[in-house]
Amino acid sequence: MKINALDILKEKGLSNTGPRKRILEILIGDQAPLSASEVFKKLEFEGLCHNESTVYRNLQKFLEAEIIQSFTLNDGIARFEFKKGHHHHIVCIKCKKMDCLNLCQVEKLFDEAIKKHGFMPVSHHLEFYGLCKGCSTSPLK
Amino acid sequence: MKINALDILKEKGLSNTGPRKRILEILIGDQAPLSASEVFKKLEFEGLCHNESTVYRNLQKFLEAEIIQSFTLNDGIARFEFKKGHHHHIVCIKCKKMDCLNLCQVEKLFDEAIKKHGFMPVSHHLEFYGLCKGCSTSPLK
DNA sequence: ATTAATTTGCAAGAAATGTGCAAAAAGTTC
DNA sequence: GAACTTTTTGCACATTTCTTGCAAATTAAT
Repeated sequence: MKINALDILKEKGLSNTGPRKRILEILIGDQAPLSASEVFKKLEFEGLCHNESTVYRNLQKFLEAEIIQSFTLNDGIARFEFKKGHHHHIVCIKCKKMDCLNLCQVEKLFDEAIKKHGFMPVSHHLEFYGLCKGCSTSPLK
Repeated sequence: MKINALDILKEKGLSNTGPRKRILEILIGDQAPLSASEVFKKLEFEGLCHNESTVYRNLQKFLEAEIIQSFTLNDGIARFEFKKGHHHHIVCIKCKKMDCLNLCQVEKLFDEAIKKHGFMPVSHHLEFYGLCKGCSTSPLK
């Protein structure tokens, strides 16, 4: 059962427009989270969208519909990704590529410490910054 | 041995100016990380600084000198804090207050998974979002 | 096919952050 | 400590990311 953008739009009561459908397809298809401007560049290249605000507005809609999720990296730029199970990211500080880590025991690990603060966790957010295989083995600085 | 802003500036070869010294004192004194604009408001109130760019420039200098560290929350705004030992943060999604968690076994936890990706971790970054004691027990929505 | 609701494109507006430049302050030298 | 050099501040303005108002275009509903 492949994930289908049109089905999701219908299910969430969102109308099917060229830009909107393609934005969702891109997020469904991409393994790594994308920034709004990365999404826009793809659409623009395909001649499907002429405006960044269309992308921002659709990403906002998708967030509200809980189809996608977003988070902000330390560069201050938000990244968006299709909502898969809970996971974290590894970010290459050299080539900037991101990948997903599909496991998490973080909350469990910090449970006691958090309780000590009287804090009730709702969500959490973890990224690793470092070097990917390609970058760490590359002979070039 | 109390931490002294002047000593740190001298040690790092940074000249001692009114705004600079006070920015560092504020970061040394504050338990929670602050945004540039929060730092600026304090300085402005004290009549010690008339300009946000002075704050940004000093924070940048402190980062380069590795006196402080910064990270960006999911609101897209960078936070700055005096460099203490490695730790993580809990952020109240209601009152926005932050606190520190002074322990971390995260890298160890993900070690295998990271190795599987051929990824060499350099740093990582974790925040918990949720409700602080005050906010979770408050009867008011 | 016509009408009603939504979305797009464009322009303009925020907010956080960065920069060029002259005036002011700090550090240095004698 | 006066004169000189270097650095920093203040100000204005630039940049980037993201948001919003509004008319024209597109989609959905009848």
